Amino acid sequence: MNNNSIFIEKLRSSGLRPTKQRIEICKLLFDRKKTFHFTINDLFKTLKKMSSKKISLATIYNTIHSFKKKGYLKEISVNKDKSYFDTNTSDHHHFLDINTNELIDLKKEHVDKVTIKKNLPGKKINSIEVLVKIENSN
Amino acid sequence: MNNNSIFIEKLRSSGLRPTKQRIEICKLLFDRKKTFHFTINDLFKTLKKMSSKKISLATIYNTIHSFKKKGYLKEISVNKDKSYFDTNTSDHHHFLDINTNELIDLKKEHVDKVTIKKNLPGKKINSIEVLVKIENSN
DNA sequence: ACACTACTTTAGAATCATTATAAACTAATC
DNA sequence: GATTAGTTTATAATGATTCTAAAGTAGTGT
Repeated sequence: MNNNSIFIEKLRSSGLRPTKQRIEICKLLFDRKKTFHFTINDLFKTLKKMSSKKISLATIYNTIHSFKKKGYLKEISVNKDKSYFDTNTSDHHHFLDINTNELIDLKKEHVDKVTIKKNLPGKKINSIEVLVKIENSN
Repeated sequence: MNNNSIFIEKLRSSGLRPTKQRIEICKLLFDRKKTFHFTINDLFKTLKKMSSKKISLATIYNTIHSFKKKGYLKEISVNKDKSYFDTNTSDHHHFLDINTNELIDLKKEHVDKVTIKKNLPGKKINSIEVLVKIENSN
């Protein structure tokens, strides 16, 4: 696999040592056409199935947090019992299906630009996140 | 205190027995001019100080969940380590100060109406929530 | 007022996700 | 190959929330 060298470079260039575990996780997260959402638990289970060698849960937490800090992942907290990570780090919003707890990307062009008509002294806007909760219509 | 009878009526009319504990919590949450945000832990500490008789943590959880189910409170999840409840149950949005973790109401008129140009088959919109993260501007 | 029943409160145990610990391991550098 | 700084790991610790089951209380009928 030659994709590995891309990930190795990516990791190294951001000051993270390209360990077996990190490369494995990179392949799982970033070696695909479409971005996606996952929970730590999802990732742990998938790695357990897919990978020959077991990656410990602590390592998964460590790695995901490093990746988030480096901007390779976004964290989306939709409710207290579910915290998702998103491999799509571009500016976008989400649907949350409250019947299934599924999180779905909402492209930027599907939401009118949100403008805030109030600002607080000494503060600036860091991000604007729209969460559209949806449910079965019948 | 005659306000109590208002809360007793409110509780009874929604099928909740007006117990000492629930009335106490009602007074703390709803007997004020302005709405506010709180965590379960905030509430527990305040009740411990204010109240003559201790209300157990389990009761606080039970009560807050009942109140939420009855629509007297809204839950706002801004990140995984903090879950706020809001006594303002009207349709509105929030600022989150990422330096202090403070949650601040954003009146509806301060945000342009958000319209979603996409809909998913078999699904309808339940709510649209805007979270504006702010940080120190210097 | 009394008894009955269903609901509520409570302390403490159980659970679950996440973080901390500290020993073993490994990549980078010389 | 030796050194060292960063990484992984199993396990323990933590902290928030939920569960449990026993004791308490409000509502209803008598």
